[in-house]
Amino acid sequence: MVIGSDPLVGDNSSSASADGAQPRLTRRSLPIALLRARESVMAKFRPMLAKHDMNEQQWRVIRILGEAGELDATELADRALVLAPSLTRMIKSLKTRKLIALRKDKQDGRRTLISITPAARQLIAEISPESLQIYRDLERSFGVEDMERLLDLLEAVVKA
Amino acid sequence: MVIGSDPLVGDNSSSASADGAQPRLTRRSLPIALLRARESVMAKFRPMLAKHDMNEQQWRVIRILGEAGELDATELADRALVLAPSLTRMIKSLKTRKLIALRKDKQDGRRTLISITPAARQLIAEISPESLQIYRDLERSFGVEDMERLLDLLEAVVKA
DNA sequence: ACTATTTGATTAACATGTTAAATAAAACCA
DNA sequence: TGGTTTTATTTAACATGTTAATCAAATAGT
Repeated sequence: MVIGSDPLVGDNSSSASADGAQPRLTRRSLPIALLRARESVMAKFRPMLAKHDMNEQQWRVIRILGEAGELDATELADRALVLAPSLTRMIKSLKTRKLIALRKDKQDGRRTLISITPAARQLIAEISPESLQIYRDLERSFGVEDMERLLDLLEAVVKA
Repeated sequence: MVIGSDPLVGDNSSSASADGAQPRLTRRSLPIALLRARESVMAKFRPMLAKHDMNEQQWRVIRILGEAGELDATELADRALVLAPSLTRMIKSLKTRKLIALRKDKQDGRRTLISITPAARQLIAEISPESLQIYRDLERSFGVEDMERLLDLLEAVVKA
């Protein structure tokens, strides 16, 4: 009998079976559900960002700096949810595009302090209204209450 | 007056201000909240997967094949939430590791049909109980009801 | 049958993700 | 003070993400 190409399970019930030894079905897997939701949401924003020659990571970095002002690299990486090596590479390209400015921390020579330029503020001013519009469309079709509930649960799962 | 390094906003209220032209504060931004939640959850699984020389994408591909049986590349990429070019590269490495087998679709010469090997089933049998344990710990600390609510909302936002 | 179009998969090029190692400056401490 | 440890950042190496281009096979339309 050939088992090599048979599915592990035959149905799609939402919980693991009694023996507990098979993988959680992907339909109700939290990591996959989070990824799918993220992809679905970002798909609505990406084309708009692309128009402005921005990817999502760059947009996160720029807007975090816009909100917080000057930050050191570690703090920025933390808040923008990018890894330090990624940020190092992004800094080079954003500096070339004159969207950020760098300076050394005089109190702590290890730290690089990063801030955005007026050009980046201009970019934020252009992107923000479009972003907000997309967000509001999403809120309208998803529901404001569900959006709030979802954000609360997402915040809670981070703390769990 | 220096404005180049001043924050765009001084507070962290959860909604955009009346003029509506500034970026949604990252705290209550759905894309960022989804990313943060995903990072937080995956951080619990990654070390376990690393023990088995698996990254999350490979684990998604293997378990999808384990559940569904043989799939063509497009269907697999779709279900495992990886892009086609990524899957192409992953296939090479997974084939080298003898975790998957490939064959041409005889009805449609364009399609590559992919299935997992017994070795991959063995791997799934090793990883699944550990994965389930981590998942149950998360459920315990997050709450089963909230988990269900969150999964429902994530499913809903994909459809929105 | 023949061409044009569509589709499945791969390749290319560049960006970020991920882990480990290297580097330099700061903090610690005997 | 001098040596060790910690911390901030960068580099390296390899994997995946992303978009566009390419290629081959199937389909559609004439």
